[in-house]
Amino acid sequence: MKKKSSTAKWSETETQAWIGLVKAQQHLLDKVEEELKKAGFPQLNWYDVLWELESAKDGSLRLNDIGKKVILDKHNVTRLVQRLESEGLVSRSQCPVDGRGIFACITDKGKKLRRQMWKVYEKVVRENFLCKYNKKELNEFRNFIERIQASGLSDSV
Amino acid sequence: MKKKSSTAKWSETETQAWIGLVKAQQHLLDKVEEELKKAGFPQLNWYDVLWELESAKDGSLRLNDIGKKVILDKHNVTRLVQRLESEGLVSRSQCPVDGRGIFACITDKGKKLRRQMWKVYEKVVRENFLCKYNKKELNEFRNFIERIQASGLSDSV
DNA sequence: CCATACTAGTTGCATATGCAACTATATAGG
DNA sequence: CCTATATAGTTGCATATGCAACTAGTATGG
Repeated sequence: MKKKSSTAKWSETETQAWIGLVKAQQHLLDKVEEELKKAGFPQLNWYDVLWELESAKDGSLRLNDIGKKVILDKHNVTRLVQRLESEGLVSRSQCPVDGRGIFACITDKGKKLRRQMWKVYEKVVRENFLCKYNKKELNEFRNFIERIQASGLSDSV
Repeated sequence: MKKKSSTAKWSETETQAWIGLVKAQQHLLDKVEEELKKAGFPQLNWYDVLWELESAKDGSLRLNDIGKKVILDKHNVTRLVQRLESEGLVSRSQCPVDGRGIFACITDKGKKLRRQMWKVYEKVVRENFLCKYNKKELNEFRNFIERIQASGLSDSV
């Protein structure tokens, strides 16, 4: 019955820091989505998967691992990869050592698309986020952020 | 044909600052969703709408304005508010001055639910985000963030 | 070697979302 | 006052997502 975890516990500053962070990022990502669509490209989560694949060894990952890197449940990974495959952006193959495992491997077409999408993505982030800060600040920023990740939160990355 | 907006343009620091920000927040929000579900509460976007309503004058907003505050297209606002209404969390009423307008007004039940959800929400954010920083840092952080909002991005807030 | 428990991935169903077409009101121009 | 155009909100349809049940392969323990 102690007055714990009640709304009053947070000062304005704290609350604002969090809400500001969420809103700012939502707006930014929203804008990225908008620009991608405008340019005729697919959604951000396609980009995320392609990016994870491209930066992985051999350009391939097991579906399960994709799900961990990107924030998606297995079900959605299965279907997202199906869609990517039907567009020729990735290819699927059995895992030789684990009969259950399926690898998704990014194709040249997939790499090309990712690169094109990145141009759009990068532009939005640069013009609305990066350009507001100098190197030193971005460094500080990154350090800030890393402290969050340092806790058990990032089971991946 | 100049080598502009190519991937190479960003240094590691810059890229990492952005990617870290996105991932950290995704993980955090994901965890909030998880905890809300575990506690038997509805999704975060219900919370967001309830929160906007409760902090608005008279606890009510026009659907259109909700859509601007929360990041949702009109279509979804209509239907989200319908769902909220069917749960008795908000009530709808015609706008007296604009025949097209519909107000959504948070009910006592809605306020109560929001408060309960906030406890869960707050806990996750406090334990995974706020507790990593001191007041001064949070202040800096907020200032950082505000620079993003300062640009045309926040048509609302 | 067989039974049990676990994990990877898939599929079906209910629900949520995005998009486009539609209704009704409001605003602007002749 | 009447037409043209824009805006608020709704609805229908296609698609995407979450959840639970299912299949197939793996690991453990007798």
